[in-house]
Amino acid sequence: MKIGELSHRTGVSVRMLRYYEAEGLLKPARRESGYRDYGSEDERVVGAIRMLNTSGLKLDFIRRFLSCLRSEGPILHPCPDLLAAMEQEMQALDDQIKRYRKSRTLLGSYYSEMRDHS
Amino acid sequence: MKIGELSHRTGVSVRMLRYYEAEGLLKPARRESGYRDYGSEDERVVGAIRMLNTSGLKLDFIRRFLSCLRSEGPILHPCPDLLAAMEQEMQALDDQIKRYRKSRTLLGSYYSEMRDHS
DNA sequence: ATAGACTCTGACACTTGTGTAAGGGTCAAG
DNA sequence: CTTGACCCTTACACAAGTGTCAGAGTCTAT
Repeated sequence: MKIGELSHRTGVSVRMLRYYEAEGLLKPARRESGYRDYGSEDERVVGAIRMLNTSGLKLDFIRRFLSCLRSEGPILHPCPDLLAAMEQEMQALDDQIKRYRKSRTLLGSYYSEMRDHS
Repeated sequence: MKIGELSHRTGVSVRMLRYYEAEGLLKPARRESGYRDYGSEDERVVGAIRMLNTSGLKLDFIRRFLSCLRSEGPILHPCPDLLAAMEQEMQALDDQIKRYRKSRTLLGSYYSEMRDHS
């Protein structure tokens, strides 16, 4: 499928789909014309990229286990470096979630306080 | 207290403390010499700012209810605009937390999968 | 009073996504 | 074959935080 369709399906802008390619996250085939030609599995991949990225993971990091995103079966080089990086990233996510929760609580209390004084 | 001490106590760089002031989040007194002179309550305020900011709230937004951060008692202009903005922000936080959780789960599953194939 | 640590302002740079515009091909339907 | 929608690349710009450097003043302990 062409880039416009993928963009439409995923809700990710054409700009960003090209950017993902530039960052090495997507490698669409090219037609004679130079048009990008995406496979249907790219839709799922883009979704996963979005989720991870909007959760604070850098594209640089996500790129490191792309094959995980892409395939159900075969696993890639499970090098210790990557495992360690992932542990660190998971810890960071846990911390971040804690922070978010605290902020949510704090904001909620401000909100109630304000509202009750209106 | 001087900026260095506040920085040391809060773990926030001197650079950022000055930045917070430029953004209207802190208003330290000044000595004759021009040195900033922070009150002890600023330590708590900076902590709250950090928490909210690292949770995705923009400084611009945080500024809007600074008096909440600062005082225990008196509430300020609870204008409807602000309440609405806060509702929206809380919703955004809830969404973000959901995303983070999903990413955490996903990352965890990649991790296990990789580790088990090592 | 002198040294070393601290502070001041201002400015420049970098990051990571993201939008947008320019100038120019491609494609499909009428 | 023409037109309108779509695609290509390149490039400029911006946001929000954050680091760092320069040049200059201040503070404190010896």
